[in-house]
Amino acid sequence: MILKKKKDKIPERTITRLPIYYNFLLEIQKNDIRMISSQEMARKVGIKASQFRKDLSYFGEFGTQGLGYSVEHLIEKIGGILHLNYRHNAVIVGVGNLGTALMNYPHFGEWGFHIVRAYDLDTSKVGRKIGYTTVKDIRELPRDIMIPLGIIAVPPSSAQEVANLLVASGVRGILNFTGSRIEVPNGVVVRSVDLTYELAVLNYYLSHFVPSGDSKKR
Amino acid sequence: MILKKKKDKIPERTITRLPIYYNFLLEIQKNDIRMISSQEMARKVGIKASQFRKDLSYFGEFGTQGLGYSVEHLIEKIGGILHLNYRHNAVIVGVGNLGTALMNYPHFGEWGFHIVRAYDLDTSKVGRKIGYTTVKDIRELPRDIMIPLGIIAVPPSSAQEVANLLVASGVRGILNFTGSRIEVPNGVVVRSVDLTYELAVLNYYLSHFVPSGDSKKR
DNA sequence: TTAAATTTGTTAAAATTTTCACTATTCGAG
DNA sequence: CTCGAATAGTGAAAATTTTAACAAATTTAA
Ligand SMILES: NC(=O)c1ccc[n+]([C@@H]2O[C@H](COP(=O)([O-])OP(=O)(O)OC[C@H]3O[C@@H](n4cnc5c(N)ncnc54)[C@H](O)[C@@H]3O)[C@@H](O)[C@H]2O)c1
Ligand SMILES: NC(=O)c1ccc[n+]([C@@H]2O[C@H](COP(=O)([O-])OP(=O)(O)OC[C@H]3O[C@@H](n4cnc5c(N)ncnc54)[C@H](O)[C@@H]3O)[C@@H](O)[C@H]2O)c1
Repeated sequence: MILKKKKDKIPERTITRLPIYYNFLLEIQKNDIRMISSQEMARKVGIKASQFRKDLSYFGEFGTQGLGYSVEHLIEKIGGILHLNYRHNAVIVGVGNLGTALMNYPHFGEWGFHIVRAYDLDTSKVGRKIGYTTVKDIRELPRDIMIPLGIIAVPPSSAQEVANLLVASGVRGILNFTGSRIEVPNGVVVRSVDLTYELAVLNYYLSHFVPSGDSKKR
Repeated sequence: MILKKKKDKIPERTITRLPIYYNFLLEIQKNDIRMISSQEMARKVGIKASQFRKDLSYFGEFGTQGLGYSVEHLIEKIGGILHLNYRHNAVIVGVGNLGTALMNYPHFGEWGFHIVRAYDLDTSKVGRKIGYTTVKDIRELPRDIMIPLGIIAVPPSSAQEVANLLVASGVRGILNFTGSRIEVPNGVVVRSVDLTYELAVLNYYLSHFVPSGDSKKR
């Protein structure tokens, strides 16, 4: 072998599929399934087998020809790629409907994520214990430090302001639920989720329904 | 002109950007901005101007050369494309952390979405009024009918079972929060959102941070 | 009225992502 | 040990999506 393939750019879509694979593998592992082929994997998660293999190929060779993939081994490898074998602390800002739901969700820890701080502007919420953490006043955020992940669950009008605070306090990755775009300095990663948008997209496909062909699944 | 462009296939990514445009337009309309150019639009939502124009071009011509787009007109047009000018009723199944957050969210109505039913297995939750609706027993779902949108917010292990129920009751589009893939008959549209996956993807980019180049925004 | 400045809609090129098709490897049966 | 079946990894083709570039339209300034 001449040279191991160097880190070519990996498609973003590949990255977004990794958690899907990971989750599915965890699930079948619970059912004591030890091996799985790309064929079966693909069928179960609703993609093409070649896509699954191609996705993995960006990171190395994890299977055995003729046999398939060891579920345990693959979980370890994909987990490693996603760095799920480390603990990742997160701050949440905005302990409203959504923020509370996130704080109460008990399964983030299984993926290595831990909400260790929560802040709100509303003093009536300060001091409340939700999930594992007690809500603090937003004004204390600048003093607290060095948590890599931030979750923004405040009203859209405060999104940018909160993002600035988080970045200033050292947050390096932000999950933004507000639907508003936030500007961040170079080097800070933002991902946005908006549940209203998802409904709207769903609704589009519903309204423009074409009876023939496959429906979108997952 | 020989023939008006017929309904070519529209990129899915285009559809997912439409709600972003729509939301931003609503926002600037509140600030009494009447016109906007693709340049400015693009800068504000973090895309290229040519992409914005291309996206719109799939649906018609909505701007005025030399001037830009009328905010009001564009809102109406994009709203029309997404069918937001109609009322869309939705059912939610699983009134836990997330389901409750969704039911309490007061702004879905502004986009034409209305959660008109909510079901849970847990009888201690049945009868509770959350947001505008009262939680009903899941066993009543088969009797209730003809709501086009369904939201699944039950544990992953029940996802498929609930999907089957929803489809049987006439639901045509499903927003699935469980992270489990669900199989649906042809003609039913599914969109999935998993907050854990989003964190995992964010975390990937954080861990594989490349200091040079743009960061991902929005 | 004319010229300069904007800005759209669109065509074509570039970039990205998915799918195909084939080779090589491995297992297990005979 | 040899053969056949199953299946991974991969290079190339195909499909999709983004970006660039420019002609046509419109406004504004002179
Ligand atoms: N809940 C949903 O189903 C849903 C759906 C779509 C979008 N969203 C979006 O998600 C975000 C959160 O939604 P929600 O329903 O939890 O809202 P919410 O109003 O229930 O909660 C917002 C919380 O943020 C706090 N807050 C406001 N400004 C703050 C600031 N500057 N610093 C710290 N805390 C501040 C408020 O006190 C409140 O507790 C919003 O942007 C909303 O538009 C929510
Ligand atoms: N809350 C979060 O932050 C979060 C994060 C990631 C993923 N999720 C996923 O979203 C989904 C909902 O999460 P949650 O935190 O609201 O869960 P939850 O446990 O708080 O609520 C689930 C609700 O569904 C009900 N239920 C269970 N089986 C049912 C059935 N067959 N029919 C009707 N109702 C049934 C339960 O009684 C409960 O009220 C889960 O699949 C979860 O994995 C949630």
